[in-house]
Amino acid sequence: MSATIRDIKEQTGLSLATISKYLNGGNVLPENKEKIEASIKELHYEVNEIARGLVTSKTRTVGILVHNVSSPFSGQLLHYLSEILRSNKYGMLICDSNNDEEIEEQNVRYLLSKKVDGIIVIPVSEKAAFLDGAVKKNVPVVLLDRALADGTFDCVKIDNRAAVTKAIQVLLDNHHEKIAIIASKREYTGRERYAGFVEALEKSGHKVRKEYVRLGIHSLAWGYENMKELLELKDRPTAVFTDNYEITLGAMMAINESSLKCPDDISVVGVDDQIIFHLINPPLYMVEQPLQEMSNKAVELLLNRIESGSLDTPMDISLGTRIVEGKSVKTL
Amino acid sequence: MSATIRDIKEQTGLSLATISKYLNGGNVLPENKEKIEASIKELHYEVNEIARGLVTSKTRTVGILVHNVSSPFSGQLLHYLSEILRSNKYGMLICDSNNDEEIEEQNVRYLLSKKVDGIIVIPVSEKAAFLDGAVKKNVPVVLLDRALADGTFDCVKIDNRAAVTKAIQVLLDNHHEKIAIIASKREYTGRERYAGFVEALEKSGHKVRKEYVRLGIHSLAWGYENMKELLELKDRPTAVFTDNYEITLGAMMAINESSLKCPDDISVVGVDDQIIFHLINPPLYMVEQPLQEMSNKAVELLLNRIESGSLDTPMDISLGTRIVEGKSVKTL
DNA sequence: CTGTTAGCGCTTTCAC
DNA sequence: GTGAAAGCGCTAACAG
Repeated sequence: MSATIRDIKEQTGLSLATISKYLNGGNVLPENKEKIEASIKELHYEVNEIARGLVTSKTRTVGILVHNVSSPFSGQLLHYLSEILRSNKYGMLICDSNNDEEIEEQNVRYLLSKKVDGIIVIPVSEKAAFLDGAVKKNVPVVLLDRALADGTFDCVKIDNRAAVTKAIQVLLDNHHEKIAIIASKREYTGRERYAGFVEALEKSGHKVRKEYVRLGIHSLAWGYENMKELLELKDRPTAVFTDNYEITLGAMMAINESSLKCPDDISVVGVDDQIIFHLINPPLYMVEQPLQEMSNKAVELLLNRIESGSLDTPMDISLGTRIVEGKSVKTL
Repeated sequence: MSATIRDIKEQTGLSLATISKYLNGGNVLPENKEKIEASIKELHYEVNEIARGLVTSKTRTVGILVHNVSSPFSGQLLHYLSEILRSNKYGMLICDSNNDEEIEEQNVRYLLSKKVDGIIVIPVSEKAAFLDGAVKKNVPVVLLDRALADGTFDCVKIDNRAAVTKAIQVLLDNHHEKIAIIASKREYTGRERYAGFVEALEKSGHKVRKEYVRLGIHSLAWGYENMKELLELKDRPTAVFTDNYEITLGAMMAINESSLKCPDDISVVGVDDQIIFHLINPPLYMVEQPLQEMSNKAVELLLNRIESGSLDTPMDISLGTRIVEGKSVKTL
């Protein structure tokens, strides 16, 4: 079994309190410090964080709830989150909600039973109800990427409307008028981006054509099927805005399988830049999200609440985006 | 604060032992059962897993150590691992080693201090030294995807040599003789796949040409640069085998940027199938790894050791692969 | 089946 | 600066 603080007590003859104090960075006589250090080395002692957690009711562990760990979007966020948390000496307990609201709710309960100090969540549910337990237990929550319809939590996301506006502007600048959208109607980002789409078009005096609007879910299949249908329309759009990574991927598959070419026959611009979109032919115009900044900000907000117990009004932070040029837009 | 078992004791008048017994699935009088359940509901009681962990020295948490969370390969494994662990009522504490051996070693210490019941690791290091702590503390370890040079642990991976043989066979069947390889020389999989490459060529009476062998690291950049160089060779290979996802991606970028075409000028076949490779033009011939099976098997082995305390000789399991057809190989 | 009791390994008063 | 003692919330004997 592992050595405990008691074994060190035996070896050094010091009291538990002194050793504990040393372990927590308190002042101890240099002489004792040496004794303790020697003993720790000899016994390969390592603090039992479980025991510590029980008494301090702090676990230095943050729960991360993602809609789906295998999406590249969350993979990258997780990577940055891990980095910044680690540098703050926090670990992360990750739960994959698998895009399922029930699992998400279970996961929250699980995290709470594990006494995480706080939770960062890319939510699946649109309502805050699944977080009730956390609220009740005063476990701070930060929403990432997506806001909720109700509830008051810190939230870090991008300015989705502005992001879409940028994308649409590229199309408008290239004289496109017949612009379609393939997006999700379920997630916050999907809805917000659709709203931005409508806004951008209407502000510039264009109208949104019903047959060009394809709102469904964030999936490859949805992107694929709807691009396919759009391409078969008698009055085909000249450009398509795709709302996220999976949809864009599916949409490009559909184009590649058809006899049409991008950008000659159809232009494409989307949100969620990934290296892959510069590999495919043509490289895509995409709006890039500042994933690292988002992660850093989310952790900053969370640790602020955890460590200073801040009860300030939640912050809603919308970060800017930038557009990455590609060759997927034709000038008409 | 959260309700404790003691609050339930007050409300129900029962003893701690009875309540604890109920919580752990023991038999209690129906009458008492009802009382407890009512009380739990009323108080929103939830077991404090930290306290439970302290006494049982089981946390029902598995540590997952990945070389890099943001790679699609680990993202998918994580997804499957999460699923199967959840169904066994285990959670996962994930650490991203960021391809850094030092971080990896720190991570092991961290996981041990969190008293995880076991560890599943896609190792960065090639030697087992970083796992010494786990061995000493009898925390079971299962290696995933990559074996180590020393140490004895359960290990779940694919039959890398067979996988490469399949890939090379496709090339040979199509009469390729000038076959290059871009791979990693660091990771186990890289080395093993290179060995498979040599074996496959030599067995079929071909020789391995030095200038066609590009061993470096598993990165997009390595794939990109080396494909570029291969394409510029006076005596260009007719086909290239790429060892994993990132390298394949980089290699395809290089081809796309060049004036050459795949498969007309250069054929490509690799390992690590991802949906993306069917999107690009041409769709790629790739060897697919059974990620879900790998995950299930790894968890099965780990839980077996955790729950039955098995000390059997470690198993080394190599799963089979299958090749997914594409259009990236030209018949000469 | 139920209750009493003694810890799990640590931190934290509070004297000294 | 150090030590003795209490206790975090729970489980696990052991009696009854």
